[in-house]
Amino acid sequence: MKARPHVTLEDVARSANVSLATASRVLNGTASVRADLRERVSAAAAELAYAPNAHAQALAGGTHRTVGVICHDVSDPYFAAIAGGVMRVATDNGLLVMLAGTFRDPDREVAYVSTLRAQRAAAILLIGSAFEDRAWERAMAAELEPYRRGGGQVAAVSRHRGLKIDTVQPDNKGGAAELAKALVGLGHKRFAVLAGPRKLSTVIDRLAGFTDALAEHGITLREDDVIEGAFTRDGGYEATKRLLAGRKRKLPTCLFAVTDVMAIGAMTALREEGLSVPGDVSVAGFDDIPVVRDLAPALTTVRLPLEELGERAMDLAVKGSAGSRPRTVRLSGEVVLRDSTARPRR
Amino acid sequence: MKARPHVTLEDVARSANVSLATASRVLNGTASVRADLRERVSAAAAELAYAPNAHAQALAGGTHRTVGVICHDVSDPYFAAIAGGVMRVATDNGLLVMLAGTFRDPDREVAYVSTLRAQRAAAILLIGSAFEDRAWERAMAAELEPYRRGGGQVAAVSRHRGLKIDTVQPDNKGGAAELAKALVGLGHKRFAVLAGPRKLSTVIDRLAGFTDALAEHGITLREDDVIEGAFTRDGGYEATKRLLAGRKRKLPTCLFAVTDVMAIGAMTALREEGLSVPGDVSVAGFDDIPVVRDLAPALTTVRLPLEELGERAMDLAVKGSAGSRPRTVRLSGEVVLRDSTARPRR
DNA sequence: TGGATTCGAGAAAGCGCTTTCCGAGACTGC
DNA sequence: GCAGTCTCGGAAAGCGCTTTCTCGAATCCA
Repeated sequence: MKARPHVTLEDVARSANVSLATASRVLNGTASVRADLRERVSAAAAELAYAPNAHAQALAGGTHRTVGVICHDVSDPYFAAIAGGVMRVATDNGLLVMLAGTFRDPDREVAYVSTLRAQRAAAILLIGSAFEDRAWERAMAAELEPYRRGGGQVAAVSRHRGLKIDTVQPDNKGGAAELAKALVGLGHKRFAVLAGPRKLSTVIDRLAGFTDALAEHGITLREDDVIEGAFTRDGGYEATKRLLAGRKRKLPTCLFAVTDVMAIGAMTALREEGLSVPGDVSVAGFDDIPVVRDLAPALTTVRLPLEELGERAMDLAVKGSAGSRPRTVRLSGEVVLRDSTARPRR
Repeated sequence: MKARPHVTLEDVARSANVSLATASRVLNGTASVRADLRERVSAAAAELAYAPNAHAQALAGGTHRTVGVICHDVSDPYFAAIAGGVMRVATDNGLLVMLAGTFRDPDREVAYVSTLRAQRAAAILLIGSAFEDRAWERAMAAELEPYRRGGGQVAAVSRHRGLKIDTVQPDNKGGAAELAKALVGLGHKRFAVLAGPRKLSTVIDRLAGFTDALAEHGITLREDDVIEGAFTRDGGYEATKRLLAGRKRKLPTCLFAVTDVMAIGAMTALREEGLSVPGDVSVAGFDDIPVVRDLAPALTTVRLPLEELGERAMDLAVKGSAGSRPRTVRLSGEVVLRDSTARPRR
């Protein structure tokens, strides 16, 4: 059987012996139509397995029921959790979600926005850290601005204020500071930090919060106490190995990974090196992705309401922005002390 | 500034002082256009920040560069990993992915297919277990059949043969059998299985493979050795608690969870009950989702090439099916023995 | 230099749908 | 019984784009 043309509204109308207008009205419930005609149209549509052409509908001025979500990597639990929240709200609003993964390529991110703009998506959600990069920011703004002018909604999770868009902001700085305080409270004095790329605003904020809080307690983080790695499990793993290789002697008593995902890699690296957590080294992360409570030892971290982050962002987009001032929803984190941290033995 | 109409090709053409046709040709590189005109059009398009209306393009017979992917839950690491593979291939082919989460609601799944059909998606990918349900199957077929007749591609990961579509099949049965053999080889004789809902074909296959292999070694799995739970971490957790509550006395020496995700919940439950893994009970899972190697103890499981599963499925869809016979790609799993299993002490 | 070819730009016909705008019946009220 | 209302179905005008089709102009060869 050849790929034959789609069934169109016209086919339905003809089969039901009514005009296009009537068929359209019946199928959309737009206006009242005599019962028998309505019946005939419905029957014909079912009979032919008619599916309206969404493109034509959109073109004809109908609704755009799809939203675009852009994140770095779908398989990162952090994004996955947020995406879960986004999808719930989207589903509740009858919206279809287009999820794009940029694999951390700034250009690809811009390209996706462009495509979404072409799709006339009802909204675009940017999930995850922005790149602290002038050129990128300009390119992004160049896409976003016309999109919004055309009526598109934009919202972001965890972005810096460079582009002026509605944002749901987890309190990275505050959370990291609280965590630092708690760790100092346990008696730790020598820290190391596993940081992601310094281009990401999330990294910057968490690092700053942590460092500042430490400073308040008279603890200085030296430059080589901060190891930079990729924002992934492997990044955490390798960074930790590097840390360990660098200075077997004066190990820190506590290791803070700016991300749970990195912390997971770190813990495995430590274990492989025969170091026990929290016996030899305490480890703390950030985000509280679902799996970390199931680790042994369970990971101390800063709990972020991940799903809610996604839900609120989607809310912002759905509600639309009244004023021109970008709105910001702040969601605070909460330190969760689990078994991966303890009083230092040294 | 009011939400003013979008910039259209006509605006660009007018601004560049050429006809629509010419503008279209320049922007698509469809035909050769005199250099100066080409220049003018490009400039005008850039100036106006023109973004073609993808709906209009699609309507006018252009290409449909979006594919739909339907899975149960984005935040499940299993799906996330597969989705990662799907996205990679999609990106390589210049396709945009619409990822839908059904939250395990059969009706929602059918509804999504319907929507994707309306979008004239180039392909629809079904990821995850099918529901073993007559009515559902009919409804699904009623959507899929006209979709394919209209030229749509359909492919699935891990589905049963009910609907006749191209499929990438992990060898659930074989993998489970191999695992069973390996566990018996370690000396285990008393097993318990944490199964998901029996409606899912994946559960059925893995259970069958495991049970049969056990039987070959003269070990019978009694009905109450199989505990059913939700196909999630919590499902595994609760099922394990139930198992433990039921019979403190005669504990199995080995626990097989049909899914890594469930195994994770199980291990936490065991730990909470003061049981050590693998000291008191060995635990094995299935899938080898990325995180399980980072657990302590690292989880014994059957490794499935998750990303490849997604890639191959997308491949099938991209390549299109020549014959009418549904193709099946079989991918086998591989038992990975890690620290969560050991010789039984009892 | 003239006629045959190319080449490239513009006009116009859809793609499948929604939505005014109209007009034809079916009513109402006096 | 007839003007005045009210319903409701149909014709037709787009929505923004791609793609023939057409035709004028530029190029070529003899």
